[in-house]
Amino acid sequence: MNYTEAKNELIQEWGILGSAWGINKTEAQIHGLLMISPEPLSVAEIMEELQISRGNVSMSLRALMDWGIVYKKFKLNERKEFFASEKDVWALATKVAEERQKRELKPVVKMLERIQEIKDTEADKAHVKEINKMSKELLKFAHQCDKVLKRFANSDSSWFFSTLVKLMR
Amino acid sequence: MNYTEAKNELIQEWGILGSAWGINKTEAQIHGLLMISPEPLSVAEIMEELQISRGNVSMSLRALMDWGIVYKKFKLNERKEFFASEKDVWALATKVAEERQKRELKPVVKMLERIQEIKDTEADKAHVKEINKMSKELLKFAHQCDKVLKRFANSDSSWFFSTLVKLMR
DNA sequence: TTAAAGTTTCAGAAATAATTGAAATATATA
DNA sequence: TATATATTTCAATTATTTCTGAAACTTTAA
Repeated sequence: MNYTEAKNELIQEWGILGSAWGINKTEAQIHGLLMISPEPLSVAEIMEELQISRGNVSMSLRALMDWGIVYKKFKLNERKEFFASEKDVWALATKVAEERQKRELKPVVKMLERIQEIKDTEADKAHVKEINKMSKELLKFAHQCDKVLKRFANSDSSWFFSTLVKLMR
Repeated sequence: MNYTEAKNELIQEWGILGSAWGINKTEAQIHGLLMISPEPLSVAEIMEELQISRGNVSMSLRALMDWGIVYKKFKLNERKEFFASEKDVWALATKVAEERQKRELKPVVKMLERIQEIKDTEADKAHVKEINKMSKELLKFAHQCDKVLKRFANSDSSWFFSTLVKLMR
């Protein structure tokens, strides 16, 4: 295995992983590329490396910056912008978890709260009972996950895992 | 809020959540429907409720059964099949987590293991160093997550959360 | 200013993914 | 076994998402 093969494998696989998790392939690939790059890269370098258009790179970088896992960097005496990825794996994971919670889980929690009080004399009693039970349990679960995530966000990897592993032995 | 409104909101939102996580909308909606249904439903009832084709229902149910969160049920004196969802929220969450780990995380771990040994005298030293460092850290993180997930799978919700919350206070 | 260098936007094209519906297959009952 | 009922499959269609490339916009520096 030489460097180029390894790089391509990683970028490829990172793209597949992204797709499976609802993140578009190009975004994930760009992130993979930046993640293993010792230096920040320019738009032109990313285009060249992944063989994609300027517009795509521009939009994908914006999305990655919105996730909070890619940053703009400036180089002395260079007019153009460079981009670098967060490299701390724990920081990456918590950033993504927080952002997904904000974007995708919160709306569900709001929905669950909205449907907590069903006033309905018409509907089948068993149906009302079941949706009430289920939505209450989902809400409880969501709140518990929230709590754990909050702690997550303020801790570091080594602390988290070591304590968890000790606890679970 | 009456029952029908609540049901529709839940199914709708459950579909959106699914899409954001790479699960197709219809599959998620069917799951939502079964989750709040006090009785197992037939294919015809699902078609009617969600206004989708027989083929779509059939394929989606198979996918949900592959996830391990929907089961076939038989009713006495009924020729056709009925379907029901796992209703325990903790069981749901761990099933999905295990399955995603198997399907999506394992290939990444394999890739990371493959690229652990780069033999390359040609390539830029800094690049090789960076990809080595990054892939080692990702692998370490993945292994730690694996370990936690394994414990997950054999535990129950109340134990997990109560210990975690105690721990994190 | 103005020109050059760089970045963003977005309408249309291309690629992917989801869905339908009808034929093929399977299963139960008389 | 034949027939009616139920389920699965898959080619064709439809819908959605992603990507491109050129124009519009922004920034820097002469």
